[in-house]
Amino acid sequence: MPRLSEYLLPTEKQPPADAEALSHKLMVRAGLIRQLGAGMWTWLPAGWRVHQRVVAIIREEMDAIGAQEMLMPVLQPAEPWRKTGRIDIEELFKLNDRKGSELVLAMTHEEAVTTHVAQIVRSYRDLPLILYHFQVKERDEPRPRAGVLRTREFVMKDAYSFDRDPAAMEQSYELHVGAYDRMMARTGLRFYRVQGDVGMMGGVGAHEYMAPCAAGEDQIVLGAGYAANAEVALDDPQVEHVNGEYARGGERLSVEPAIEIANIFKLGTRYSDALGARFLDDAGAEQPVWMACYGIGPARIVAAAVEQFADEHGISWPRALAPFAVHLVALGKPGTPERDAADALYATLGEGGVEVLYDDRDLGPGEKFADAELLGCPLRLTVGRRSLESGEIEVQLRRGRVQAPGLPLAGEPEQLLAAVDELWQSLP
RNA sequence: CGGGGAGUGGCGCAGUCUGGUAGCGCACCCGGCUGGGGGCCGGGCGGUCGCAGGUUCAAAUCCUGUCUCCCCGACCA
Repeated sequence: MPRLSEYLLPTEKQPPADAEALSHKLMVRAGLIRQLGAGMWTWLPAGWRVHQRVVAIIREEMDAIGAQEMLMPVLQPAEPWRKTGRIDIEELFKLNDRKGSELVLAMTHEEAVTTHVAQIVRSYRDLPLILYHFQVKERDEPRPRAGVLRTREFVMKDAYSFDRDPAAMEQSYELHVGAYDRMMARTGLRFYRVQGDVGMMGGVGAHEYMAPCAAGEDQIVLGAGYAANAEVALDDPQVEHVNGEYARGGERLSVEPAIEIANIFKLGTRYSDALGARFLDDAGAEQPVWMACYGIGPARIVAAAVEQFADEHGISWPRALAPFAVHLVALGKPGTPERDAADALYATLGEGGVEVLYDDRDLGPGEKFADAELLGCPLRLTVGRRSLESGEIEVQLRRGRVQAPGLPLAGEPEQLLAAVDELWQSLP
């Protein structure tokens, strides 16, 4: 586990001059991300840890419903995109290689996965099938914005289900609704699952997962037992819409801005028809494969978490996403007894499997505390001269900046680790 | 694509109107002090002022072109 004196965490006192969105400002200030160009972002080590936390949650829930992870290329031949008609989408990056062959940079992977399934799947015995990968998506966005919220390149987990008929597709879809509900809950975010637009994917039904926050680009309409994308609510005959106000069955609905963090679609046979994905059913008749697709953007989940839980001092991660569980602050110069005590605690935590970031830099307490609160790890432990006097490690809970009872400095490692774990389990 | 704004050291800015050879805060390096909320003193390093061309004795500053970035809108799996 890293020592801050050796770790690349470039924190800034001031946000970038051109940043507007809270998550944009804080993620740059906290040293999580850096910009390379419009809509092009680098994840620095601490930021990437958060990103990979989200990835791990998604992977576990996908694997739990029997989905199989794989990897498909971003650089693709144009031909399948011509067959599905998506070659004309303006957001699609198109290029030629040195021989003049037409290529695209994939914005999603329906064309690729369906091409493979068309070749591989021959029989109803090969179905159902759920395939997924985490892969970069490329989109020539007209206007990238708000840091990592809307970029031209981003990692998406996209999954595709392949079934023998509409009823089986519905089953796969429901399986994903369950998995998505669970992964969203595990991130610790506030979220809603709403009826979605079908959009450029084409298809027969969709849901979106929306995380309410100020920087959101979408509007969601909410009431008791009702949640919908504002665009969809307009088409709902049960919803009245007057002067920007929404009502349903006499109940006034609230409207909140939100980020779309995931998106699932019933595709039907649109792609399998275009790319020839067919199989023989148990009666020997040729049938099209029924498809659905399931996308989720880890970067947006990270940004949404920043937006939802930040305060005036910085980020406050839900524990499921925090880059480190513990931010250990050592006060006092190297060679002092208090520093020795901090070093010992760092070793104990590390050996106990606690994910700890150790601030061993030669800086004043103010800067260390400020950086810790900016980065937002759920637990901050401080060891300084006072700890030696009181015999206690100082504990601050990042959420709410609450001072918790101190932990014994000289106790048995097992007891200390158990106490830290108990604290950890109690956090949001 | 329409509208608005901005490019000056790693970050945030002043200087541009009125041309005279680049400055401030932070950060960074060296030395010292300090050591529980971004502390202090002293000494330093670092910038072809986005790029190209033009005007001029002289251009960060004026002119022309161009690139890039941000915000609002349109768009958005």
